[in-house]
Amino acid sequence: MINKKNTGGEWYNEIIEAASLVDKRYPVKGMNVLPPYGFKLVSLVDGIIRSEVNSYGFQESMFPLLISRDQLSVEFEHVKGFEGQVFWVTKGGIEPLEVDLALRPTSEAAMYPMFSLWIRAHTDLPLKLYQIVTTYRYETKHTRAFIRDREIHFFEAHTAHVDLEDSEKQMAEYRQIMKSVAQKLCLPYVINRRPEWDKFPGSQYSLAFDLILPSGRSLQIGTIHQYGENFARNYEIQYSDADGERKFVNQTTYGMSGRLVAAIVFMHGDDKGLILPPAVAPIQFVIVPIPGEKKDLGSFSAKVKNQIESFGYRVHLDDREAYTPGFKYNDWEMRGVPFRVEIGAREADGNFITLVPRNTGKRKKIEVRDLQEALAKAISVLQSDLMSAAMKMMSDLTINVNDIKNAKTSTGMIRLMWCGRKECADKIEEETELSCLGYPQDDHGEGSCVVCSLPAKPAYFSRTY
RNA sequence: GGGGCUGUGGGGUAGCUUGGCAUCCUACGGGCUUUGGGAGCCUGAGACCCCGGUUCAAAUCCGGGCAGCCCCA
Repeated sequence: MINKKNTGGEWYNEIIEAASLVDKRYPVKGMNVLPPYGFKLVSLVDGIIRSEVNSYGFQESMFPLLISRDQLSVEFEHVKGFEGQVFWVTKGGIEPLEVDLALRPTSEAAMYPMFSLWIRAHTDLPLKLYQIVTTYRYETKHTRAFIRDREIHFFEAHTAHVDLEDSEKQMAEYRQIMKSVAQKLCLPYVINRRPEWDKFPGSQYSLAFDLILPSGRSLQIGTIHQYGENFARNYEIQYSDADGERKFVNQTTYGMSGRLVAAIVFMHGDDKGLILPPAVAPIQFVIVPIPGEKKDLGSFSAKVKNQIESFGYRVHLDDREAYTPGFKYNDWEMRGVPFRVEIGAREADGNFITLVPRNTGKRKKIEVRDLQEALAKAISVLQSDLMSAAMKMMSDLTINVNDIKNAKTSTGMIRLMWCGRKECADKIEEETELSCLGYPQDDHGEGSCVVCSLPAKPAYFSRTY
């Protein structure tokens, strides 16, 4: 296994395949296979997202993959923003199609013609829908599993509101949802308002949830967008208000992708492999029997397994006979299973188990009668350990800089004063080789621009994925 | 957008310069034996990315394609 610290990118490429999260040997660029273990992880992440948005009144739906050229021919900056990376279906069998069909790069063009049919009056609002689907982008840059795919596992929420005020409330609600989701994944983040030139095509403004990885690069794990009436005017989504007047709806969206998985891998992993947060670990407890001398551990192992299962946890008994316990330890550590349960003659005789958390590796004796309480506690401790380690890493990698020259030699998320003008950001990007992430929303400092000395606010710059 | 590197059993590799029976490790199947931190012995199966060219002969040289990786903007 490659050392993580020195070779961040290489370590990532190896570990996601070694741990069976993904199989990159599929012969189409940017499209990967999710084997069962990786699929389970992705599904559990989806499950967390689902239960969060459902609790805020969102409804799941499903729109078609293909979008007709007509739907995409709307003269609109949104469409132009994607035209370079759309996959097209141009033939049916051997015959060319009369109207080419696009694989959705995102679903506005698929959904909004339907919104205009569904939304008639203010009583239909707010409309809060989401879907979890694959989207397709013809990436010309280098693809990277979970980070830049051509087939993207994508969560997208779309809302429509009576006015801007209500859609702004939605933006605040998104922030609450992100907070809960990230908490379960043990991921800290900052909220940056993307600069004008980097906002989502067609939006009024975009807020991004960025985290900073151990390698010092930032990774965007989610984005929310305020559309205002921009899309409603192009897709003619109108409603009658209480006075019978026709008005355009205001809209917002929220997007998250497989990048959440990449963030989990990068933030929590170590030289031994993955460390998965209990909330999304496909296996939360793995039982490794230690055979020793002619002692039958089968019934005790099964008893413990059933008990852990009865508490509602995902547990696996590794009774493969061809492998030694030591091999199994390493194997499951690499796959990121948060807890190992060792069961040998001593445990069976004494009616206890030995519990080993993946992050510390420290063995702990637990009496079977205390199991439920002890496991619940262990999970919550591991969860908060992961979160605080990640938060510490992020704060260590957030660096204040007063002079561009210092930004150049620092690794991490660079915080500096920026006036907001593109020419100054360009200058900073050029000299430091960093990208502008925008203004952090929860940072209200003031100062003068590091380039032009005009009044400025703190902004983040970093290398990005 | 520009430049570079690479493709050999499932994974990692040697061989390529100088064309001639394809190397080793690991994983995998069967058998015996072992098991508290990656066990051992025996045995079996498994590969030159694709298409074309040069040649008596191509993993090796040439052209194109596909795929992966890295750097710069």
